[in-house]
Amino acid sequence: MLKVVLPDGAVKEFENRVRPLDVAEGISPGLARATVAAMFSPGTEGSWASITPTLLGTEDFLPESGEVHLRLLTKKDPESLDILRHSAAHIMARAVMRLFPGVELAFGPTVENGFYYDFSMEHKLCEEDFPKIEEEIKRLLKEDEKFERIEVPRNKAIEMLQGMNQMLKVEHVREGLGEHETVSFYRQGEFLDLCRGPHIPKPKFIGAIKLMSVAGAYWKGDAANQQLQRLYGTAFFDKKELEQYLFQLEEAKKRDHRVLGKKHELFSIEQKVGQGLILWLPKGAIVRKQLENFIYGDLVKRGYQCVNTPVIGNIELYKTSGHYPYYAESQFPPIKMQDGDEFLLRPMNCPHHVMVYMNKPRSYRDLPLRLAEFGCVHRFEQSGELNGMTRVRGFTQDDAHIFCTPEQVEEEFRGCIDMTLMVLKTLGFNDFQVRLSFRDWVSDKYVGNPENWKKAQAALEKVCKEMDLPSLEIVEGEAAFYGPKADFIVRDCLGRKWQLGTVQLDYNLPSPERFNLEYIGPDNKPHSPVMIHRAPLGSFERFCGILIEHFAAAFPLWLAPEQVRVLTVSEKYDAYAKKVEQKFLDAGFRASSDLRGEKIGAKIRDGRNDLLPYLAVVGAKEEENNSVALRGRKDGELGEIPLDEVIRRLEEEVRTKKL
RNA sequence: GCUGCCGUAGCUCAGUCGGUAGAGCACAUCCUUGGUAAGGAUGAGGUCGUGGGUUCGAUUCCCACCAGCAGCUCCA
Repeated sequence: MLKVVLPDGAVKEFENRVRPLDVAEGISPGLARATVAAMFSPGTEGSWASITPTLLGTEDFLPESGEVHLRLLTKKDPESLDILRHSAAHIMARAVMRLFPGVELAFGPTVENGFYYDFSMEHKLCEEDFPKIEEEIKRLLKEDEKFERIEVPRNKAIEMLQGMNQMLKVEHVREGLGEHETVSFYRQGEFLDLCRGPHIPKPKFIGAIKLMSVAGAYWKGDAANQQLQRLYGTAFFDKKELEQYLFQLEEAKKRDHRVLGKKHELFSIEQKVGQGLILWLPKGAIVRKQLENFIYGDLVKRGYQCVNTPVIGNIELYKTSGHYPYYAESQFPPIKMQDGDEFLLRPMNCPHHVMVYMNKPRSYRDLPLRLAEFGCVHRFEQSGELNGMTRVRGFTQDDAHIFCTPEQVEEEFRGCIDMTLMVLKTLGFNDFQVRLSFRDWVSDKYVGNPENWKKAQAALEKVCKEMDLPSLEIVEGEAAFYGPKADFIVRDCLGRKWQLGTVQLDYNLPSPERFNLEYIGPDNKPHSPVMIHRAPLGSFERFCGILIEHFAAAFPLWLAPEQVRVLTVSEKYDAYAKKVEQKFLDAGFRASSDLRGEKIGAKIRDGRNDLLPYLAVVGAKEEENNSVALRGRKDGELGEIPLDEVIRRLEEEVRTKKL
């Protein structure tokens, strides 16, 4: 008697011998043949382990007794694709081992859009090796040898790995799998690797494997360990899917803010100025200015007070805050004066704002005190970390620090989250992710009393859940040493995650060990305030970088560097064009006119390439009617419209920040 | 910082098996006065990332450095 657990959880029993195909067709006729039906048993070691907890081919017979869990290996199922890719990783590793002697295997898992395998080997892999490796992969796919699972006791596994000279894996079994009695291997032909599985039954299900890139990676992710060679690849059920993926990748690269920033003259980075230092070109500066105005307007409504503080400070300030010398490596070195004083280019604004708080005695009646500043900071990031506008060495945070009583924390936190959400929503970011970073209770790196931490984390979690944040994730052990935080994370055109907005609670800086902040409570006694660091955008640099990719540089009207351009049909209408341009300027728009001796077609082409939200064509008709022939970036020709009406329409579009 | 790749005009790129370089776009001047995605002509523009080495001669070969890209590590 065989018990089969179907993908939906239902259980079927079979007396006679069946194949996955028979079972699959029973639950979803036709599907099985079109895709692939297969079996494996997740997490049912023991009874199932004695059989073969691996995927079975459609034509294999299932065991006659016991319990099996059925799953369909289908194109649409992300887990299926994962299994496929993990098998592809084995095949790639096998190809590499065939081509280069003395390869030691490390790990070879799947990643978001593919897989990788880490190797320790003499030969330095480079892209020139790819064709050779891919050829070998093709051969292996053709040979179509079965994946087999082998389970052995731990000691035996170590012996086997030593025999194969796979010392990294020996170390892993010894140190990483100490609690396992038995470990599993997967064999495919001569290739045998320690692996948890599962794998596809046979390589024939893989339609396409492509090597993507090679890079260095540290053994077990620790920079203190030896560096391995990591070969990235991807695999799909069929070739078409691969081609589509590669096409999408190419399309995505066209949105890259470094490409568009150059093309549309938004920003530049000059070697002569320095790595990671952004020059905002006139057009980029306009986008930034609009964001500043937008944020500033909201700050006022939310009861913030703006301050201005210098970009350097006496090193004593940072010794008190604890930032120096603890973070000396990621700071620009101190500036030493002749009289012995030392100054630090500030890596964050908080100490300065703390000093503003300390400017005079504070009462509970002053709280919450919300101090805001677009504060310019500098951090000496490792050269390999720098990335266009998204990782830089000098940047301006849309920063603020809220000083409040412990009772006010929840409400203030809610306000910060609300502001960040408003900003993201206004700009059309819908697929961001919110990460709540909490402490773990084992580590001793955290400051502040555990009671406060517990209360703070509970408050944060409560607010986030009440506000129904999208893809809320709670990560323990990711908190800053001084308090828990909530980060807003958005992906760039290549799918990399970037932290934008952040809200962080801080029990450290106000503490007696640091600045010893106080306010006089209603009980006429001093109390310690809580500090909240928050920046809805994060920094203007990173945010604009992501924003450029988000809009592919085609900014909505309110942000567009150039909002409307007047195009003349011929030189005869230059005077009228200038008049129209002036009308737009008077109405507060960023307008210009194209009076070149080009044909109207060419001017329109240029205007479109420059991503102008609106083009206003003028000729005889328009001059006579005091109108323009309007053309929208999205809608194309909008026909002849009276000038006043156009201005009204655009004003409305700016006012509502229409996307 | 680490591994690999890479660096030619403002931009995108070609090229030189070692004899100091070329296209398109952009730019300038002139002709054209054109109604919704490129009218034409002429011209200007480069110490071929920087510094060494090999060589009669290096943009080309070698080394180092600097910068950029992908990944790793890091991000208070």
